[in-house]
Amino acid sequence: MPKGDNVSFFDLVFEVVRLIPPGRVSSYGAIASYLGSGKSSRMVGWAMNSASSAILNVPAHRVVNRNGLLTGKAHFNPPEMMQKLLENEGMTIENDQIKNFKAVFWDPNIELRL
DNA sequence: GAGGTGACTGCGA
DNA sequence: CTCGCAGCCACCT
Repeated sequence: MPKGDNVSFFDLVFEVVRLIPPGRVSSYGAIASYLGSGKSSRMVGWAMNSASSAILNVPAHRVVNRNGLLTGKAHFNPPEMMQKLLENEGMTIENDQIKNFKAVFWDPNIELRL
């Protein structure tokens, strides 16, 4: 039971991930950086792991590593679902890597910059 | 309470 | 170009 923490680091991650528009993807580092911890990219990964238990729907398949590689696909059920969802949004995946990744990359630091 | 792990990233050799 | 190491923080045993 958290003490006074209504929202956790995870909740912030979920919110950012939910803001990712269809046909776009983001990276762990970008989200971590947006939250103020560029080195805490691992926590974003853990947040995604917790996303499976999240009440709200979290499009974790839109979150990939810096290289556009589907590093977390193995954590999906089934794993191939991640690639399928991305392809369903009009993206091309080859060898677990997003083609033209730079074009579909969605950076919260840029899109959500105030 | 302490140690190990992990859906990552950046820099150095 | 590829390979290896260190930093980061929360969760699990």
